[in-house]
Amino acid sequence: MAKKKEPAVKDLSTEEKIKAAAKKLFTQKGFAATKTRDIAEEAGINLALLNYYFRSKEKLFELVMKENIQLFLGVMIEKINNNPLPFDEQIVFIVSNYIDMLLENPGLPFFVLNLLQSGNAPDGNPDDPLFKNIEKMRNSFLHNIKAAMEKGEIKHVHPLHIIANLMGMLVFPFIARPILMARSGNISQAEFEQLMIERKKLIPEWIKGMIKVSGG
Amino acid sequence: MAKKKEPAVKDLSTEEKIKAAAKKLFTQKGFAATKTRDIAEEAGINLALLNYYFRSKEKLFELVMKENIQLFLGVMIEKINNNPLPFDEQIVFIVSNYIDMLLENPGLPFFVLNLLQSGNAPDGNPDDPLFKNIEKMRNSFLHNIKAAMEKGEIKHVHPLHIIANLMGMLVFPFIARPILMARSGNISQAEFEQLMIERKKLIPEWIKGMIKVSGG
DNA sequence: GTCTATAGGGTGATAGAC
DNA sequence: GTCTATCACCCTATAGAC
Repeated sequence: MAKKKEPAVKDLSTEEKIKAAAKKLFTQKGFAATKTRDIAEEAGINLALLNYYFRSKEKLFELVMKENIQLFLGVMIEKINNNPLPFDEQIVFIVSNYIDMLLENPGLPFFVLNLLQSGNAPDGNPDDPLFKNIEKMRNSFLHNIKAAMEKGEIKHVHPLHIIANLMGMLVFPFIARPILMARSGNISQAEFEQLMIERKKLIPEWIKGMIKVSGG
Repeated sequence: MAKKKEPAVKDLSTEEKIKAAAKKLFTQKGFAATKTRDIAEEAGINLALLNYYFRSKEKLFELVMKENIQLFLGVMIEKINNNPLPFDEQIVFIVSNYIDMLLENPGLPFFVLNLLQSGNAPDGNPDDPLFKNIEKMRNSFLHNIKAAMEKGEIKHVHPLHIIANLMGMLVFPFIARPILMARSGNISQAEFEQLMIERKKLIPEWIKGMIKVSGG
C-alpha cells in the first residue's frame, strides 16, 4: 500500500493504462487473437513496458480478467449462501445484480465462455480458480433450488433446467448481441440497454411462470 | 461433379480427413488458437497437403464451418417463412429441429459466437454470408412474432425478448456445458443428452407461458 | 498426390542505453 | 521507468523431389 508512490494527479499510471487496454482487447477478442503489440498500442505505451510491469502476456491476462469476475462472484456466492429469502426474491436479487454487472462488463460472458472452452485461454482447465468459483456459485444455487422444491415452494423439474434457463436468459443477449442488434432491424446502443433493464423485471416473472406449482 | 474420381471404397479421402479434423479443432478451440499443424496431425496427414487441397487456413475454416450451418439455416428460413402454423406450433418446430441439430453439432454455437465477436475469426464482419443468413432467420421469425401479436394470438412484449429467450434457452446449455456439467455435481454425457431431449418438450411450454395472453 | 525442407513473416520476450 | 533494437521461436505457405 505504501510501496508505490501515486502521482497527485490521477492521470492513469502506465500500469493502469496497460491493464485497461488489455482488458478491452482480451474481452473483445479472446486470449489467442490478442497481440501484445496491440495492447501496447492501445495503451499508448511501449511494448517492452508490458513485460516490465507484468511478467508475461499470460500473467497479464490472468490478472486483468479475473479481477473483475472474482469480485462479483464473491458477493454473489456469499449472498446466495446466506439467504433467508423466499425463492422468488432470490431470483429477483440474482437477476438484478447480474444484469447490472453485465451492463458494466458486456464483454465478460464471452471471456468466461472462452475460458471454459479450454484451449484458447492459457489455463482453461477445470482446476482454474475462476472455474472453481463459478462452480461454487452454481452449487450454492443448486442447493437452494432443491431446498425450495422439498418445501413445495416450487415445481419439481430437473434443477439444471432452471439454472440453464436463468443463466441463458441473463447472459445470452450479451454474447449474441450482434444478432439481436442486426443491421436491418436496427437497434441502437441505448435501446439495447433499455431492453436489458426491462429484463430485470421480466426475467423473474418468466422464471416464476416456469417453477410455479400448478396443481396445488 | 464428374471432375473428381471417388474411390469405390469410401475410406475417407485425404480431403475429407482434413475437413473432419479441421471441423473438430475449429469448433473446439476457435480459429486463432487452432494451428494448421494440429489439424494435419489430427487428420494423420502431412502439413503440406492442407495447403494443397485448401489454399489457406482461412479458406479451410470458412469452408468447413459454414457447410454445416448454412444447410441448416436454409431449411429453417424456408420453414419459418412459409408457415400456415399457429405460433405455438412454430415454436415446437423450431425448438425440436434446433436441438436435434445442436446435439449433432455441439461445437457449432461457440463457433458462431466466435465469428460474431469479430476479430478472432478471419471474417467476423457483418457482411459475411453466414451472418446475413442468421439475420435473415431472425427477421423471418421477428415477422411471425409481430403477426401473431397483431392477431392477438400472443401477448405484447418486445419481440426481441422472445427471440433472446428462445435462443438463449436453446443454445446456452451447449456453450456453458462445462459449468452445467461441473465436476462435483457430476453429470454424464448421457444425462446431458437426456436433459436436452427433455428440453424439446419443456422449452415450448416455457415460451408459451411467457407469451400467453393473460387478460382474456 | 504425397512428402521433405525451407522460405518468409509475425509474435512474445529481453538486453541494454538513456 | 521508458525506450530501441533484436533474439529466438513458431506459424503459414510454398518449392521441388519423388
